[in-house]
Amino acid sequence: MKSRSATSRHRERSEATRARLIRAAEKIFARDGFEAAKLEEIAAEAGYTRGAFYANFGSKEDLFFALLEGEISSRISRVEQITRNLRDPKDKLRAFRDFFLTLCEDRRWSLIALEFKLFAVRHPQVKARLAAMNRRLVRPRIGILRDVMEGSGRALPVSPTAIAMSLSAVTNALGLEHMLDRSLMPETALKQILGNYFDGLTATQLPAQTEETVTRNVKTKKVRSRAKIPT
Amino acid sequence: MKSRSATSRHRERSEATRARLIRAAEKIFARDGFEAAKLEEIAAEAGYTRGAFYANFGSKEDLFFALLEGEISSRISRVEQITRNLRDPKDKLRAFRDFFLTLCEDRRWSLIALEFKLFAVRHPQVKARLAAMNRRLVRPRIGILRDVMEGSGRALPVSPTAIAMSLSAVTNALGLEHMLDRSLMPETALKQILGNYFDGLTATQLPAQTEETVTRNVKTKKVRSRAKIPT
Amino acid sequence: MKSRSATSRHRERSEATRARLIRAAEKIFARDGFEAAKLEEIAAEAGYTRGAFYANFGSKEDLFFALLEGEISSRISRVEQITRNLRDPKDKLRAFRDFFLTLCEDRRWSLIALEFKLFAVRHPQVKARLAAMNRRLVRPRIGILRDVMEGSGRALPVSPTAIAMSLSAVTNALGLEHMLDRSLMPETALKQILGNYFDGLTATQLPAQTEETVTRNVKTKKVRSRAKIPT
Amino acid sequence: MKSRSATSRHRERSEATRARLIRAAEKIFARDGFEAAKLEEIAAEAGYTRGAFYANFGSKEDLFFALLEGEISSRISRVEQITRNLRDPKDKLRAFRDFFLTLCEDRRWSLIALEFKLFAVRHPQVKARLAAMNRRLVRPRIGILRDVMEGSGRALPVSPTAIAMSLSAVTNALGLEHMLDRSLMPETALKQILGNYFDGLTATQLPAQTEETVTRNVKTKKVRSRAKIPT
DNA sequence: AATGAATGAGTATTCATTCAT
DNA sequence: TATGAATGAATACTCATTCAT
Repeated sequence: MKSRSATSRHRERSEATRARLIRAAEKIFARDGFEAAKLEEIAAEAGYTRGAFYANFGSKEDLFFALLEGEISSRISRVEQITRNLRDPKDKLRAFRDFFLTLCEDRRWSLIALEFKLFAVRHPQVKARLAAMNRRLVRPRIGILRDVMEGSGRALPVSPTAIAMSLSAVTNALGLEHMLDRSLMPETALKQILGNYFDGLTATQLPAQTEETVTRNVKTKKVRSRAKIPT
Repeated sequence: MKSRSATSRHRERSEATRARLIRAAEKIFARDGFEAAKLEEIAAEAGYTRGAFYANFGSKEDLFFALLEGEISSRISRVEQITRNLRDPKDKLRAFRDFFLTLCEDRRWSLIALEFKLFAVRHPQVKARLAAMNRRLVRPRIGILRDVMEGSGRALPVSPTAIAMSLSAVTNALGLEHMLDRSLMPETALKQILGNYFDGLTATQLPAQTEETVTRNVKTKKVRSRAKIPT
Repeated sequence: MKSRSATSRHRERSEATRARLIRAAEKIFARDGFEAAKLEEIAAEAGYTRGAFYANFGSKEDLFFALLEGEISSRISRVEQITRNLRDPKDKLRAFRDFFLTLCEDRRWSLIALEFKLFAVRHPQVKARLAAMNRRLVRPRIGILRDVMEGSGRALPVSPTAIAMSLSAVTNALGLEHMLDRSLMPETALKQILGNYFDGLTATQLPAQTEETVTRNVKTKKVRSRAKIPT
Repeated sequence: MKSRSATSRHRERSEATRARLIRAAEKIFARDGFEAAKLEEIAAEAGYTRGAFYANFGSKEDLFFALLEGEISSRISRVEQITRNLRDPKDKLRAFRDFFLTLCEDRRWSLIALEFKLFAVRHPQVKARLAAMNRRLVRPRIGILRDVMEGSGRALPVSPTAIAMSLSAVTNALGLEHMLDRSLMPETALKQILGNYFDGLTATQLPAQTEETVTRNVKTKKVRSRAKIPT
């Protein structure tokens, strides 16, 4: 009779709990790192006990994924939303640039993203899942870059995919430096560099080096090169 | 009874053990991460047991620092060595560029550096020590950049310090992406991007955005900005 | 509003649920053992969730007792039913023998009985309840044995009570061996041994050893004897 | 120099610790059962902490096996030792009977054996290992039975293997009954029954039932037979 | 200097049980 | 009556670290 409503109320409650746990995880993972984060603390931060956690997630790793997937989805849709109503590729690019320079303020996310990536490099299964997520994340960004380039008749120095990936990567890396030493990497420098980086990639004033050139240069002075780590 | 040579042989032996442990640590830390790395495995990799480790290092953290300090010192001296005999700042810059593009092949180091930095963000004491190390690391690089810029009469878009820091940071970040997904970030793209990045910063063809511009742009479209994580 | 029939329907429903849960418990307890059996799995096996369980039973132990009591009652009444219409004690004995050799095929029950007994040895309260159940179980069997013996003028080698108890005990023990290694204890051997055991006890061709004899024999060669376990 | 002595002292110490842990395990497993036994309590009982346990055993199951293997080996060698110097098969049988009636006093062992067997039925891997152990245990006993029978020209009612297995099984089962209710199964009854059982099997006065007979009897009155539990 | 036995704090995970619905 | 979200006690196992040798 009221079974459906009871069920849906159950579900709602569950959703809310899940969401709170994810939000708590975001904070604790950023603060302590994945390995050092304690489930109990996450649960407590969310206002629950351990049990509630395990009613909603299978493991710490599971929670980590849920956190990532939520954030990535949110970022994808935010990019789409921001650029949807713009016709001119240049406007899209500018909008994306602005968005990007805002995102980079999210130190917490930089930490979590790096944390997760380091975790992923070491766990093949996780790596595969992350790869899939990254492809999703990167797609709309590639779209923007392609449109702009087509319009301009110029070529990007490297594949749009790599560029799109590098944007997040560089953001996170610089964010980390800033957190480590604000005098070596002040907020303003961070933004300048990021902005420059963005513009450098998309304006492409630089004649792209051919791969050959790169290789030759590199070989000029040989430095001990380590064995690749097992990935 | 114990001659000086016996003592020095002791010391040598110790040094050798230390070195082997550090080399083992490099491998294991890169493979498993700091938290997940087990002392016993490191010792075993070096051909010893736990005891040897504690005879040479005070703690896991201690070993991590020793590893870092060794590597950083080595990098500093390698840069100095390479550029020492060059008079023309442009030559210095080129030599440094080559060196830098070789260094970036060291995936293992990228992992360790990121690992350590993430660890440092979360441990104030460690952060302070790392900051000191970074200042040392950065100094000769700043020197090169300064010389080049002075000679050219142009200005770097941002402080040489931040630029020098960002070089390692970006290298590590892109290296990580490459390890995560070689199809999204192939080796050649990585080098192209790094090369471009290097040239972009030092050639400075781009009129540096003023901070004002940056800020204005950013504020244009307001996106949810998270609270700074507690660092 | 609620008619008596509504109420009784409620009760029926309850009874049905209880019965299903007990049947499920029988399966799961046999499969996993008491400690390892999960209430959730039992409930699921019965087609319910945890809540249904707690609406019908107070605890896991409670369910275990209900299962036992049901089975024991059933066995008691089955023995009574089978022997009720037989006048001649020899017929009764034969009927009981047949029944017994059929019962011994119930591996599941052997497991549950042993499981419960091991649980009971360690829990005084449970032990007491089990003792009471065993007395009930054993009574009709003793009756049969007494009748036969009286008619034959012979004496059982030991008390009928102990014999009756031993029948189940040996059955369960051999059943367990069979489950563990069918080549060491094949089905046929099991039945042979049980049949022999039954006949040996009731035919009593063997002159019963006096307790004295037993003791003397035992003492002949002293073997390390352990302290009695705390029961 | 003294490395060998250091090593051997290490080993001795280890052996002692292992032995103490096993002895403690015997007590705690008997008292609480395998599942309910706490590692910490076992370690404490042995005078150590958790860590010492894990330095010597891989898991609780591992310890359980070590305990069993030790005891079984000990029993095998004790049987061999007792019967070694006896020529006449009848003497051997008598010696074995005495030994067997002494062994049956070890309530602790009955509990542990049953506990382990129940565990084994449910864990295929364990079952296989136990089967191997049982074959070892049973071999010398079979030898004795064979010798006696050959000498007497009579045949055992069932395979010597099954008989040998059943001896332990029945012992443990009756021991359990005794622990559960000493008034239903007093010590004296236990020994009488066991003695009778032993004699009944080996004296073989009973004409062995053929398998056919068994089957026919059983089928006479059909009683609900449960599905075999999944083993 | 190096071994390896032992420590013991720390934690993810399980699951019987409760309770609001 | 039955659901299922949440509790929280309980515990096996890990691993950095200590210390006697």
